[in-house]
Amino acid sequence: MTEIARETPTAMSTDAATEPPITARRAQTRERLMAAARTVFADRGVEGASVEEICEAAGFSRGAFYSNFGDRSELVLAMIQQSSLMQLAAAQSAVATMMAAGHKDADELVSIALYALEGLGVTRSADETIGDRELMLHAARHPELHQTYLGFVDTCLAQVESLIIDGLRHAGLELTIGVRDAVALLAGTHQHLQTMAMFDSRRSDPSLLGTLLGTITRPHAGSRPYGVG
Amino acid sequence: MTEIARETPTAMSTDAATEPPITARRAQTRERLMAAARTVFADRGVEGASVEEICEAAGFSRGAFYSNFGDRSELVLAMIQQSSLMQLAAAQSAVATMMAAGHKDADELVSIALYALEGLGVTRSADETIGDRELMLHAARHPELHQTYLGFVDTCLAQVESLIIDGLRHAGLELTIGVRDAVALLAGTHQHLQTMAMFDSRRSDPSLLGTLLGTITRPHAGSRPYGVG
DNA sequence: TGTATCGGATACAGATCTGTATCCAATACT
DNA sequence: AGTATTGGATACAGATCTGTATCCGATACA
Repeated sequence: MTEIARETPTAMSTDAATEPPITARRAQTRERLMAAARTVFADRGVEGASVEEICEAAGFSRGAFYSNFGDRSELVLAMIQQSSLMQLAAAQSAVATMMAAGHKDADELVSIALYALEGLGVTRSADETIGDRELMLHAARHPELHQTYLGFVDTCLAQVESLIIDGLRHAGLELTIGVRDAVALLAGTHQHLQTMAMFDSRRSDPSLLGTLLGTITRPHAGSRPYGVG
Repeated sequence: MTEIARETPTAMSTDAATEPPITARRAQTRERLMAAARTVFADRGVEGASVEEICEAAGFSRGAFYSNFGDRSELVLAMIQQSSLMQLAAAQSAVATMMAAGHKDADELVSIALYALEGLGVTRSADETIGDRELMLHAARHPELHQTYLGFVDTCLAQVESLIIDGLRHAGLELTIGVRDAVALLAGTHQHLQTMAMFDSRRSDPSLLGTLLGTITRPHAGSRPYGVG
């Protein structure tokens, strides 16, 4: 009796579901679910958030969720991959803007660094920072996600690196340490600032990035430093 | 029928349970439960770990758990408070050892910094780091824990600060930036190194701390630097 | 305009999980 | 030795949560 109904609807989609045809509407639903998940994860933690909560926040039913993602871990994976693309795009547009404007002084350098660092799992508001870190920690707990997450990190670090190089040249400065080390120090410093900000925004002073940049740079020999060249 | 049994056992303990008398045995049980929780949290996340799992890992039943903690959040609170004490003790003993041995060169400085930084939610193995960060993030998600966690952080930062001050004097060096900034940079750098280590230990090079120290210190004017004074 | 397909909603079964209410054994006190 | 008390184990009821199987409305194609 029940077998009669099992004719085509799911059977067909199962055939195609190996590589689901993501139409525009489907993509939009996925988008909304992922956006809602970020919020809910920040509130409840990745493992503490129920699929129900995520769907409710997105204005969908669980049916919609399971029609778009196999399970929670598939959602998380998609979110990490999405992060990589999003942050990359954000960083690139930020650079483009700053480069085009031809900023050159130290304060702008800090801004550049800040923009560049946005991608490193540490972003704007405290809630977003928490959400990002939930994702990071979830990835850390699951070895199968290590490579994917490192790919994301590398994307961001490379972005920071090229930003620093270009930014310093524009500012007429050069590094006194290796660029890789510089990137790591900037990333760590930003991470620490964001950590503090999660608990008390007043305890996070971005000028620390300026202090750091001051200690690891010097006027570029022969180029056009502030008033020397 | 069932009411007959409800005579005294819990009734008495309820009276006293307002301020439970923590005997030695009780303390040991709490200890084991907290230790087990650290492991389980690292695996499953604070919200993802069931009380059952924690108890099983500790070799107890859920009855033992609820006899010692009101609920999961009470356990987490106790763990954070415990962290503060543990890390403080660890750092102090580390300092005592190093100071007593009279270490003075740059490499030892790095070691000092490392020891001092152990407390900042970023510790030895990758699993412990993950567990510590789970705790941190849980605290970040719960405003009622913010002050408690900041107390822990301040304890650690103050510890690092005095270690740095003493360590540098012993090494005949002085800071080129404020000590608070120096502490923040060291903390952030360590945090970044531990982040990398969570995903791939080969990508975490502690010598970065030495590089950082090198850029923010110089031989102490007039004191006894390496070969100058 | 009619039909096929797709996207999301609903219903349901099984599996956990939490917190409480009892219960029993070992320790401590006398 | 005998009793009081404490610490931990067991049993249970209610509440979720997950994943699947089915169903329905809307869009697209003809």
